[in-house]
Amino acid sequence: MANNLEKLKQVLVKEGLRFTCQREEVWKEILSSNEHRDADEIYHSLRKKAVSVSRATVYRTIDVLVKNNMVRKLDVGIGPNKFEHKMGIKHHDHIICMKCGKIEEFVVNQIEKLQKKVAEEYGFKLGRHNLQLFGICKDCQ
Amino acid sequence: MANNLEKLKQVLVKEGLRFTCQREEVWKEILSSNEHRDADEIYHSLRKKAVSVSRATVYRTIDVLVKNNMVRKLDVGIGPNKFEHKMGIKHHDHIICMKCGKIEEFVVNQIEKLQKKVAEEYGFKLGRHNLQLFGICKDCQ
DNA sequence: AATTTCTTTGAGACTCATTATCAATAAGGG
DNA sequence: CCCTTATTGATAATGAGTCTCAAAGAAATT
Ligand SMILES: [Mn+2]
Ligand SMILES: [Mn+2]
Ligand SMILES: [Zn+2]
Ligand SMILES: [Zn+2]
Repeated sequence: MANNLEKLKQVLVKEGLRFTCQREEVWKEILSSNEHRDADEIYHSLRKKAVSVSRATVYRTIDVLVKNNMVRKLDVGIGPNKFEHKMGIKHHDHIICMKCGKIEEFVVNQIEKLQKKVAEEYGFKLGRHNLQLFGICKDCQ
Repeated sequence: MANNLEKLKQVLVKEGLRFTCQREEVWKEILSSNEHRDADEIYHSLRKKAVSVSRATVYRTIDVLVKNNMVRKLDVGIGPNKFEHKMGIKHHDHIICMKCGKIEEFVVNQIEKLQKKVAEEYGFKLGRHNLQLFGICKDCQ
C-alpha cells in the first residue's frame, strides 16, 4: 500500500531523518507478513532478496518504527524480541505454546479495562503493557 | 524459617540433587528479602557476607528453585530477569515505572479468571502468564 | 559544479546476561 | 575411610542487541 510508504515518509520528516532505500525496504519487509518475526529473520529475508542492508540498520529502523507506533515489539519471554506491524491491526495480546512456539492472538476488552483501572489506582500514567499466556497448545498436548 | 530449609531439602531429594551449603545459602538469601532482585544482586549480597559461591551456582540454584515453584522469575522487559521467592506469597502481577524502575504488585482476580477463559477457548493447557503494566509512577510524572 | 556540512550506512568491536566446559573439590552411601 | 558421583568455580562461549567510526550519500552553500 502506497499509503504505508507515505506514512514512513511523514514519520521520517517528523523525526528529521532521511528517506533512504534501506529504511524503505525494512518497512516493506515488515509490512509483507503478519507473522511475529525477530530482527534476524527480517534481516535474512531481505538479504535473500538481495536487498543491501545490514543487521545494524534493521535494528535502527525498527527502533524508529516502534517509537512511531507503526510496529510493535513483542517480548515473548524466550529468545529474541519479535516484531509485528500495526497497520490496520487492532491491539491484541498473545497466547504462546511452550512446546512448539505457536503464537495465537486474542483480545479481551474486559482485561484491557481492568488494566487501566489498576494503573489509575496506583497513580501510574499507563504506557504499554505486556500480557502473554504460556501454555501447551492442543496439537502439543 | 526452618520450614523453608526443609522444603529445599525435600526438593533436592526429589530431584536427585545433593544438599550443599551453596544451595542453602542461595535459598536463604532469596528468602531474606521481598524485593525483586536479579541474579547478580543476589550473588553480590552473598559475597558481601563472605559466602563462597559463584555466579554460575547462583544461576543454577535459582533454576532449581524456579522449576520447583519456590521462586518466580520475572521478566521486567529491560535488563536482567528479577526473582522473588514465593513462600507465603500469593500470586500477583506487576506495574513498573519506566522512569525509576519502581515495581508495584497488584492482584485482579477478574483478570486471572479471564485469562483462564482465553486459554480454554484456544484449547491451551495454561501454564504461567506474564502480565506487566508499564507506565510512569506518580513520583516521576 | 565544486565544496562544505550533515546524515546514514555497514563491518565489526563491544556489552550484558546467561549458559557451557571441565578440572578440582565435596557429598554421601557402603 | 573409600569410592563413586555430583557439584563447584574459573573461565570461555554464546546470543541478542548496541556502539563506533570511517566511508559513502544527500543536501545546502559557494
Ligand atoms: Mn500479534
Ligand atoms: Mn512481585
Ligand atoms: Zn504447540
Ligand atoms: Zn517512577
